[in-house]
Amino acid sequence: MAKQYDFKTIEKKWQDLWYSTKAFEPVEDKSKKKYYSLIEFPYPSGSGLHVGHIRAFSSMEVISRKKRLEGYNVLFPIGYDAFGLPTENYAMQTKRHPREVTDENIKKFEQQLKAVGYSFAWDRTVDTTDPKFFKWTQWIFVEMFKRGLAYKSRTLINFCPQCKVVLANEESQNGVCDRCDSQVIQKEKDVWFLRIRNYAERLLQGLSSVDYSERIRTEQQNWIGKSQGAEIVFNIAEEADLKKNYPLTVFTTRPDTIYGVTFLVVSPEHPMLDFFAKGIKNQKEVKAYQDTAKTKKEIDRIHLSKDKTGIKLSGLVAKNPISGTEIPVFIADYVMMGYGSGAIMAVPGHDQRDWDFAKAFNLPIIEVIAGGDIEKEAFACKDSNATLVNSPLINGLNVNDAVNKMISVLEERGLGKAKTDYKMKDWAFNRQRYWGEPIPIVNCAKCGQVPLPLSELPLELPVLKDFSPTSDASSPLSKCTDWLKATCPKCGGKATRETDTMPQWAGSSWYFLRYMSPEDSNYAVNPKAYDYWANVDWYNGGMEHVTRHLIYSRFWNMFLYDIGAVDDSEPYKRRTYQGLILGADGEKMAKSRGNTVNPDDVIKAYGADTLRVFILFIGDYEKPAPWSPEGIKGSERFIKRVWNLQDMICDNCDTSDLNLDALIKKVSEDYESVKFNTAIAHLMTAVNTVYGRGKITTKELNTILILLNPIAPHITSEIYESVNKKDILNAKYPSWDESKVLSDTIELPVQVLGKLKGKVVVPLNADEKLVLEEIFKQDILKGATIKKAVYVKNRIINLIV
RNA sequence: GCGGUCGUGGCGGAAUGGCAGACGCGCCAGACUUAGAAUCUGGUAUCUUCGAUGUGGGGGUUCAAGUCCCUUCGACCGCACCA
Repeated sequence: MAKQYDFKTIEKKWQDLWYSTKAFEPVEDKSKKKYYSLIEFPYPSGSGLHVGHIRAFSSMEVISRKKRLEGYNVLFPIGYDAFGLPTENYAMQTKRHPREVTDENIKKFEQQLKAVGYSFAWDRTVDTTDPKFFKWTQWIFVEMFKRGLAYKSRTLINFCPQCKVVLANEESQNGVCDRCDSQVIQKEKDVWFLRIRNYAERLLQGLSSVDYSERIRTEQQNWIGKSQGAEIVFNIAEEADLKKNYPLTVFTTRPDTIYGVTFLVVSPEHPMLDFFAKGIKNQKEVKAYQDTAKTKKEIDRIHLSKDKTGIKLSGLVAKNPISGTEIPVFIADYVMMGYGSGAIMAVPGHDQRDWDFAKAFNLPIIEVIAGGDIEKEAFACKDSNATLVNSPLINGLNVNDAVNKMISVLEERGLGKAKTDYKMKDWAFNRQRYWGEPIPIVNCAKCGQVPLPLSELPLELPVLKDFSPTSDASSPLSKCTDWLKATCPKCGGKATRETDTMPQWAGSSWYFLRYMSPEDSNYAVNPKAYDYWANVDWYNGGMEHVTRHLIYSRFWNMFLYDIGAVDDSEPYKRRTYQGLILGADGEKMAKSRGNTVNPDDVIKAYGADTLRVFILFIGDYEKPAPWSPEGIKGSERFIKRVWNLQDMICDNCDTSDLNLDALIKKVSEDYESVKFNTAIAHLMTAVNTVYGRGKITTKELNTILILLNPIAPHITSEIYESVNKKDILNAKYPSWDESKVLSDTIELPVQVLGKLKGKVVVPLNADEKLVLEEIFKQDILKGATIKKAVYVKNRIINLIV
């Protein structure tokens, strides 16, 4: 009789053994197949791990342990994305250094993660705030700079006048400061950008060569936002002096509607306004409008109102390049400088925004596509079969043909060309904060912006007593006058350092490469190590990172590919995601709601194995699921039942009620397709079956233990050891015989006119004749005659009578 | 507005177009207990039985629809005056 199930002792025993013997530290070995499974490394916050992390990490944990049992050499690394605002803010409040706080948090995370029994490669732990790591983050930035992919540009940043602090976008939702709720204002500043737009097409094309969940793929596509259309040049001139003219380029996806253009609109920030500074008669009005637009920006533009505002530029006149009609020019804030060319040709008949504007300003509306009622609303016809009207060159053509014809006309006459644009903006690569990687550039009076050579990297953060943000929206690093002074690497003259730091997304854009050779001091990623480990076979993470981190890291990897640092342009072969764990009340877990669940408490009460089973059993892995304090009891009972199996061993018992081949197949396929809840359900059914008979063979027991081991490693290790006197880590993952998955006899459902009327027992693969004989024997038809029978072998038979 | 996901018992959720509700929670009954906890066994969609009805509503395709198509209502997520 085995002892009482004592999870505390058992879990401690195995964790101590695993971590002291370095059981999960992989070594490059060309004779073994490798497998690289990756989780999104956590941000080591002061509040520690929460159950959401457990769900996020457990999928790859299961896959990693399974792959090891299958004989793979598995790299399943862990690290910390440790630069960031919460740590910095907490450090400021408590008057400590972020370094100290970070180290403390990391320690806590490590201890918590080990208490769950995760099989991470601890020796390879990376920390983005470690100079040995960010040396290479800085190096990548420098390489990008050298190739013109990093540039400085004047832009608007979010600034809270109350806190006197520059805010990240995520801190200023809806134009309100996260901390003090006051209105955020926009300040102009020169900051760094990365030219991710240069990679837009490749980021889009690359999606077809990787295995990402459909939802991830479409979200990335939308984020990149490719749209095809044309650039058309409209000539604008001063009424008073027609020779003073400006070729205004507009971007449109609908060049076919050009005859419907009744006015032009440019963004309030458009450079043509400076060009015509003198020619615009109502300059004062225009200036005032520009000023309001600036303050309005984030706040009002978010709530897109139907009330269009704008100003007609008097003194200017434009011409439709195709029809020759004269049309007025407006500025309006519904046109964004950041997309297309910052100017549009307005077609009020067929674009609702233009229609609204035309109505507000009493402008003509021309129908050029038949079929709508443009008196009531714009007819935004997307049906490519609709017909063009009132358009001399393209009358009668359908939309598709009209688009093509118009583009060729424009190209012939040199008035425009086909053009593809992307919604994705360049990546604002800057923070005016202390706790981030310093940007490794110096400004030299003679040479301009000069990057630091590798020999001067890492450029470490100065030790600052006061690293609070400055009130003038510049980085706290600018207060450190000693640190600012530098010598220009090019000419040896005096220079000053850049003071902005990198955003939080920097380190996470390439950390997965560093795991391959975390200690290497000559390479960001050692080519030999890369050769063996690349690429990431399976990456799991949150949906919230799909449009930022996942795009950014693909971009960095593509860049590293371009400079020959890595051999593949796509870093992740497969990507899946997990749903959120909600509070028991069905709301998002938040300290302020008091509905958070700490994994430590769960482990104390139920043990790590029960927690691991429950977090994967709780529901569809991809969907959000509320934590259930009652539900975990089911997982606890299951684990206890597994424990009791070791007292039921009997090697000569009847096992016909449990098909091991079917069990292995179902569980294994479910693991591989992220269906952990049903995998556990199959194992529960199997355990219930043997429990019912009170007997289990050693083979059955070992199979169940190995299948369950990736999910509940401690208890399965313990039982396996006591039964087999061996460590389950050296066991072989079972395979199944496809021919034995279906049993010899089938209980076949019999339908009459699509309704279930009975069942017959027939041998596997029985033919229709045999099935019908069996049906007559049982008199399921009650004398009716069969007109037609639809028989699906081993599935069902449906009789039409 | 655009794009996406999804509506199934009291609850979490299962169902390659082929027996709807696997598995679990909860609940009910019984067993073991002085009693409770734990454990074990059985039951648990709806309707008054017979056998009929059931996967948000309406229509369609099919021998067969939770699953496919159209339409409608609702929820959630992402993006958003994106030209």
